[in-house]
Amino acid sequence: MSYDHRAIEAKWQKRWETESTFEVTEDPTRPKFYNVCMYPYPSGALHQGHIRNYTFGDLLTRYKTMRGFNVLSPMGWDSFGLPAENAAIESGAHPRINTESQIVTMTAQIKELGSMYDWTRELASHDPAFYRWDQWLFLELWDRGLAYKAEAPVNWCPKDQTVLANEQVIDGLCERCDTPVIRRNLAQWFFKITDYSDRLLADLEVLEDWPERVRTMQRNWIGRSEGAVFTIEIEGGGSFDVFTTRPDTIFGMTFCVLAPEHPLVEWLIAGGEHEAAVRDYVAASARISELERLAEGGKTGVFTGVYAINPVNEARVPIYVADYVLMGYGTGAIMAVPGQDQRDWEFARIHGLDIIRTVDPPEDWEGDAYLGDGPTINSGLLDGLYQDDAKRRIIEWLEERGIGKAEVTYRLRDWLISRQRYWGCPIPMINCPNCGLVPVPRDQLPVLLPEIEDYLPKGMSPLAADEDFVNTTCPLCDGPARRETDTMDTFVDSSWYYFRYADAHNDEAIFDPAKPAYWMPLDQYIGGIEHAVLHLLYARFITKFLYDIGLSTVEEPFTRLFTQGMITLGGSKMSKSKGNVVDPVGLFASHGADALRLFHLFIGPPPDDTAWNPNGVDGTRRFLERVWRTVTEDHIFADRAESAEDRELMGLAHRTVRKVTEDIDRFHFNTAVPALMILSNALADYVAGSPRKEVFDGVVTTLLLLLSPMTPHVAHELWERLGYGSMLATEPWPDWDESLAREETVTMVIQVNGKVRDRISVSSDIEPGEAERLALASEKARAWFDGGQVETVVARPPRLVNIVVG
RNA sequence: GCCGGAGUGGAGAAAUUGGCAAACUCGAUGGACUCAAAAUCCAUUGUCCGCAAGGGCUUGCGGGUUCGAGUCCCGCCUCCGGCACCA
Repeated sequence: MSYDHRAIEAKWQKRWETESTFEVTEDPTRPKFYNVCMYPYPSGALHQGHIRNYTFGDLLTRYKTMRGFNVLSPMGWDSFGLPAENAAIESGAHPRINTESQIVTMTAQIKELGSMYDWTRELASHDPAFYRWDQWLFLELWDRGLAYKAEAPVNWCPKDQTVLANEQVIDGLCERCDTPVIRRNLAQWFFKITDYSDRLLADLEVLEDWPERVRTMQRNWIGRSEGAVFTIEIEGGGSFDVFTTRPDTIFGMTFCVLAPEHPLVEWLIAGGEHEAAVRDYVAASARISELERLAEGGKTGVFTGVYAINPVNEARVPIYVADYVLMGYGTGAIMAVPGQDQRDWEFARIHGLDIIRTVDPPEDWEGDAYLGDGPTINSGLLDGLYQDDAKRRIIEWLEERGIGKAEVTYRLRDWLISRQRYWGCPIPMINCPNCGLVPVPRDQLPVLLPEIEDYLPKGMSPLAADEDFVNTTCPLCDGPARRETDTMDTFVDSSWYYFRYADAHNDEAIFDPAKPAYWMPLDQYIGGIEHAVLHLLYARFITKFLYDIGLSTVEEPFTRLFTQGMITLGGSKMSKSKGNVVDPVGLFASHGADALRLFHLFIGPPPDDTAWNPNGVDGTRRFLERVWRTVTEDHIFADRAESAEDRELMGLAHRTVRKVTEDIDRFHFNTAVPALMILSNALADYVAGSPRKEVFDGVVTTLLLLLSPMTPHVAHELWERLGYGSMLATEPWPDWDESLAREETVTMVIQVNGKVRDRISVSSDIEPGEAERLALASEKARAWFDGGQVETVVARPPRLVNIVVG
């Protein structure tokens, strides 16, 4: 091999570090560019996904720096969370010891990649200096009623004896042990993200530089539905509210359904003849998993023995309890309209209930419930109206009588942030037998996570067993009290860490608002698609909250989001369990960081999944070898006047600058790399002929400038060897000259009836008339239209002329 | 079921606006150099017919618009991802 990648990579990494090339401060005189790769969980080893992520991020950091931006690119660690605890349970080592040694290992690996960060801003979420401000943020939310504790049905794994986050439930099974998850009512902590539903939805429209599919996923997740709520009276007294998106079908209500967890159920059945049966059903539905519920197929449910009165026509309809109605959505109760709702139709069929159509289906309609539009029937005042008018009319009717009103409902639930786990940020609250829930005073933060011996999950937080931690005094009455023992979801940490980078060492405040006022919002955020909803939605929510309390000047944190594709091998995502992992660290040793980086840029479109090619890094290394040889070998330069060949190579260099610049700006790295290969190959051909020194020098400097964000070590080393004293990383990005980028001659295609029949070389500024004349004069083309009548000639100089023959 | 995204050589892919389909890289085959190998370099490499010159066909399938369609329109098929009893 012609260059020693180990030596030059170590040399330049050290230079960038000792010269603080990528350390920045606020500088109002320059345009800023805030560039963040999602901070990693410190698993202990970089995988190809990290490499891809940081290669893209570093490319932008270096490119934008050369473009004159004040670029902030920080790095940190998402170092709390279940994986650390699981690893600790397996290895016996304390999560903190494990985590911190893995941070050391991964930091070294990231530096080996040559990816440059402002390490002075490094943070780690398990550091008390960081999570102290998680606790502070929690208290800010508490003060405004946006953090609360409530009993709620949660995902419970009976084997692991712990609650699971939604994202830890895969197809109804626990992600760790594949046990079907059941729902249990437990007192849990929530952040009231639902107060922000409308803003989170509306502002998606502003995020034009986000991938459309992420915006769509968030839209679906928030799940806005327009409809109405109205009150239904119970025969014999009492009432309940229902939400519907189809108030126009109210005359078709033939029964009502309450969710099994609905608070009214107990009261309704008390002392009645169906009491035992309903109670059994409610108990059974709490016991079985979501998976079993759906697997049962038919819709189950029981009659309560009680009737409700349809407010529009006084019809007496039975009230059922059924688990196809969910307590967590709408009001937990529905009017059932089997004629226009397929789920209600199925339930009505199984339980022998009436079906009344209130929308006239088309004549050829053969299905069950008819969900489409049509004239309303069997509906008194609504008869003949189509859906939109009928909705409007009935909502007016309900409002006039004070029975109901138009209502918007969201699918989004409040964010459950408490975890019965050890390795997380303690929730800063105290339970006092006299005063109730009392926040820990801010001057007593942080509530430190104690170092304990036994952190195995037992159904309650391991912290609960630590008497020294639990027992405290009430800040209000000084009486004995007990601390909250739950810890926070790690998504709390990641919802604001990018603010902290702006003022990472502040121990007086979460941050000085003036600093993020300069840096925020992120100009670029790069990470995996798996965070499309959770992290990115929580971060948007917390940013809006910080805006509301005056700490943020922006309502949206991430101006431009990029989600990278996965690397696959053998048709599936690289993972240890599939045994198809290609360790990137080994490639640092064998091929070098530059060759690996270049391969990740080259392999395919950055947003798409792409297959790993075992020989691919050989290819990018070979390319760098050729560049190295072309630049470093001695050439015999000719002393002669400028020729067309010189102009052609210089023109190609200008076109390459244009192409690479445009491609980087639109994230098409996979097409920028071939442009550099073409330029480099042309340069190699050029020096094999009769090169002029000025042309060679000009093209080589252009090539190295363009390569420097992609393969920084090789580019810097060659730059230095050519005798340039400056630091390449801070050289200005090259410009191109449109007039020099023009090709002098181009190949013009001559078609006859759309088929290519000849190609001729013409001047690139050829006139349409001249192009047409040359085309008609072409011998080869003539052979195809001689004897026919030329109807039209379509001239698109200088690329193409199409002769249309009858 | 609903909502996204995608289907182009042996593989990864390219083709900013409708204008030479397959750039670039990998792999494969043949050759040069070498005692030999590695490395490097050169050539060929969508497919069919043909000795060749040359020609036909070709971007998942079927239609359409257009002088001209991988690209636009209509209908379908397949794959991937997300959501899924959300009233």
